[in-house]
Amino acid sequence: MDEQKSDISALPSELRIVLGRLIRRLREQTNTGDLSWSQVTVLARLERDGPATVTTLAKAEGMRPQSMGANITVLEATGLVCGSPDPNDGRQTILSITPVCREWLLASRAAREDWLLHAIEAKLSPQEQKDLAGAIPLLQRLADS
Amino acid sequence: MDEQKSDISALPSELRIVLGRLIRRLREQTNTGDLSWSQVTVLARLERDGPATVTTLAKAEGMRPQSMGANITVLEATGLVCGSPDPNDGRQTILSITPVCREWLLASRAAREDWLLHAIEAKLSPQEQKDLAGAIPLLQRLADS
DNA sequence: TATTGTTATACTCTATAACTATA
DNA sequence: TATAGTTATAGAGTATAACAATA
Repeated sequence: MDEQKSDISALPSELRIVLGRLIRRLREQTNTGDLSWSQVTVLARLERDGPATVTTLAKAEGMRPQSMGANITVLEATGLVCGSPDPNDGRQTILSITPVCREWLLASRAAREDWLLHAIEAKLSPQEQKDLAGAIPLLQRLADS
Repeated sequence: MDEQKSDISALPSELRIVLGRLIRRLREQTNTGDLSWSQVTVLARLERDGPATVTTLAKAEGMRPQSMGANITVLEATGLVCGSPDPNDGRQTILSITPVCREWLLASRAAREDWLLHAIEAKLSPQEQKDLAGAIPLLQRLADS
């Protein structure tokens, strides 16, 4: 087996199709709360990588600073993110997640409220979970290219 | 190595982040033409699975028939998709890609105009391409759950 | 002058609801 | 009555452009 040398021509189509489905599914599932999928993603990044500015976040997510700014505004209004001025550069605002947010993230994970986490556990074997984790860097490289 | 038993808690965040980036990248790259990403995806599916109705396509993509209908309208106007009435059921319209479209798909692939195809070839080793292909069914199962 | 961030506006994609036509 | 498809409207997400404040 494994004699297929390059189905590569089919790969983009398959990937596009499954990404589309997955995206709609994620949007559908995340929107039940008061936060959008993008906003949840920003929180995850802030938790993982620590405080950052709007521009830095926008670059990291591959979107325009204005778009990121809109998301941040919502998160600040909800009290999940707070910004403090950079003492060295008055133009910049350092954004970080609030203790309330950190607590909320932990609690919702413990309660298995995260649809995606739940799906990964329920539908994928431990080995498949590992395979999926291994594919993430590949997707990252595609997104960066 | 491989002693990590369950980074699963980090997996959803990582996946969300990379999907977000990849989606924006894809949208950015596909929009240069006259077709949107969703529309390209529908063409790929019609090419792969053959003719289908709006409702079938909508279910397959995980979106509402109305949303799919809007996409189909554009594709019909562009002459890439044509619909013929089902002889057995006058309510249904069987959609299929036109010869022009099939030619166009082949030509653009031959010309390596597909950004995603190009990225996969340029940024991933043959083994990594295989790994990515192996991860697609896993993503499909997540999207279906 | 260059950069951070904001505001205003428009476009794309999808969803909900109401309607027509066929089974 | 149920199903296939259309039309109209609304909402979320992001992009572009123009602006204010700071470096």
